[in-house]
Amino acid sequence: MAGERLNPYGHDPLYVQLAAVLRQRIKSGEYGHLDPLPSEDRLKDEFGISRDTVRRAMEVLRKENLVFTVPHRGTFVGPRPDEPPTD
Amino acid sequence: MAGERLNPYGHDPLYVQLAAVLRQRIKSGEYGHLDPLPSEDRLKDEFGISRDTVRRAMEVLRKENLVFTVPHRGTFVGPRPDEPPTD
DNA sequence: CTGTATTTGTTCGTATGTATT
DNA sequence: AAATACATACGAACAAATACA
Repeated sequence: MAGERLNPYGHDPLYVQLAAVLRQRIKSGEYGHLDPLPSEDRLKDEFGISRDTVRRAMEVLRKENLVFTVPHRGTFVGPRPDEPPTD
Repeated sequence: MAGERLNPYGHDPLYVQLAAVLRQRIKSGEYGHLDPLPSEDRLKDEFGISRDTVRRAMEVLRKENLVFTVPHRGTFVGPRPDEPPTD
């Protein structure tokens, strides 16, 4: 399903709620390892919140090493892979 | 004329102002039916704004059916023409 | 067929201002 | 004051389709 909604009157801030939804989707396998998460714009539309709030949620997940972000590419499921040797 | 300027301190957001300028150019006939609008890059240079802002303005005009956009071709004056039959 | 240029599409990074709680 | 939230705006990078020489 894709119909979760956030509760603007809820106990937790929206970005915490969104992080929880995304965390659950990752744990459940709905978003698989190295899959890209929906873009910030898509999530903002899906949940009817601002991009700013989406970014805060992403930040939470990044700090948990559940996702990593590649600039201009997207945010992906999993810990950030090791860099290949430069040489 | 082609020298309109947007007012960064104005009451309306820049993308609303730009949409108004382009709307006027269409209504006046400066941009004729099925003419391509200047590209996003040209408009961004002409008005000294970001492409992001240009795209927001385009979105406004698209919603008004004043223009339609063909990916990788441009944005054209008028409502989107009917598709020819696929067959 | 092979590049090159043009143009829109997509995505994240960042900053500022305002309002609300 | 601090945290949360939204809107606006600019920047940067690259993808992909199209057109043309």
